[in-house]
Amino acid sequence: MAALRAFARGGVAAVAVDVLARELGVSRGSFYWHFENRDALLVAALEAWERHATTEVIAAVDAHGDPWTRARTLLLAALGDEGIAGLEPALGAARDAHPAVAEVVDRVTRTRIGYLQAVFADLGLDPADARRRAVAAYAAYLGWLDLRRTAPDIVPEVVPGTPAAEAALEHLVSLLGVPPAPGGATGRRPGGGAGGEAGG
Amino acid sequence: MAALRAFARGGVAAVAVDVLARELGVSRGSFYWHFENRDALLVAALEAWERHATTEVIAAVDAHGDPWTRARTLLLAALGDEGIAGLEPALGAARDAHPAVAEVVDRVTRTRIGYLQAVFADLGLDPADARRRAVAAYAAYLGWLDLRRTAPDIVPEVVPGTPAAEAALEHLVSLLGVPPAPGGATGRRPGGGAGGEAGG
DNA sequence: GCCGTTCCATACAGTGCTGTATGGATTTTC
DNA sequence: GAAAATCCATACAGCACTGTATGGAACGGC
Repeated sequence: MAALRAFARGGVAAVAVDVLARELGVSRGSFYWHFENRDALLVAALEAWERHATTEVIAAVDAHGDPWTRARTLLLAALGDEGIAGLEPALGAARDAHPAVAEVVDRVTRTRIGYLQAVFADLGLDPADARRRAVAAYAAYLGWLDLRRTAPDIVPEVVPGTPAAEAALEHLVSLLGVPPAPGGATGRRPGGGAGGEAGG
Repeated sequence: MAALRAFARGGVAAVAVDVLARELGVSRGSFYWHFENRDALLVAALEAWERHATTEVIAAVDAHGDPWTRARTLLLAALGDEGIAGLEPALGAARDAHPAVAEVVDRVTRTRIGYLQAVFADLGLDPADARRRAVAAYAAYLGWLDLRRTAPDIVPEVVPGTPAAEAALEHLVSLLGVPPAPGGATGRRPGGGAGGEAGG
């Protein structure tokens, strides 16, 4: 959706009928046939993002039964596939710029953290600890997205399937500090795995 | 600076002469006497932020000789004193909206990560490890700021001086995974900091 | 007291965006 | 094949913001 690309560039203000129509090579008159007004476009774009970046991911991850596979799938989905570069930071930053943004961003945040917590709990963590780790992991994820745009030379993109992605994934999994799965369906896992525990 | 407050609300587009002048109860004619144009205001605001949020903090932290005290001072400064709520996420997200923003945000990011790396190196980490931890810590910091706005009920504000702040601080220090300082000028520190290493 | 500087306000033209009105083109339906 | 529905474009009024021009008030130097 072009509207989301515009959002990533300049926030709510950049989602302009005039600009979008010009960019897509159509007239504004045409736009107003498909959408009631500018706000309707914004809401539609936000809902499309919510579906793609939350609902669909959770559905895909939930397809796996084994909690370890779920965790790995989830982390991989978060690492790669940024979709539109800079969208998520832009959405988070624009939370107070428009009530529709606040609503969707809040819902997505809570949904994601809640799901993360559930996955961690499935890995054997008690609810409070799972919650703490879910919040910390999600905060790290958000900051990671931010940094990848600001300083791509310092934080290179992680392309799924590459050794770097595998290493990063294993690093993250090890940080969960949970004993490995009995079955061992997770492929290679790093050597000395000194569980990175350190108080609450 | 009112301009920065506006930036936190609506990004670059919200830093408007008309709006700011009305908010401050002065006329636009008056504004144009003090600033060449809108861009000049934006640049001045960005530079003010850079000074306050980077140069001054580093100068204050550098005043301490002991690396552990430096690390604690730095983390405390990052935890509390958000200044204008939501400014940093807004600035990061608006990186591509205006070249002046990109310039300042990039410089601030590199300065902070570089300084973090130096502090970690002073704590005894080798340069590569210090770099990795600096990037990870800064990413976590950015995500933390974001989450604190989006879900303050989940990520409560950490007020310096309170027990919660102390606990969070100790937690972070412990996460550094560095052997305690010889002098022990850091007060209480939690039990066994087993460093969670795992590949690059 | 007069002049110049400094600071602020009102008035105006220019621009870019929103939303509506209206007509034309294309496709569907009977 | 005509009527209707669907889709798109141009034209217009309205609004918000930028930047400039111009006038006026407060203040200090002489």
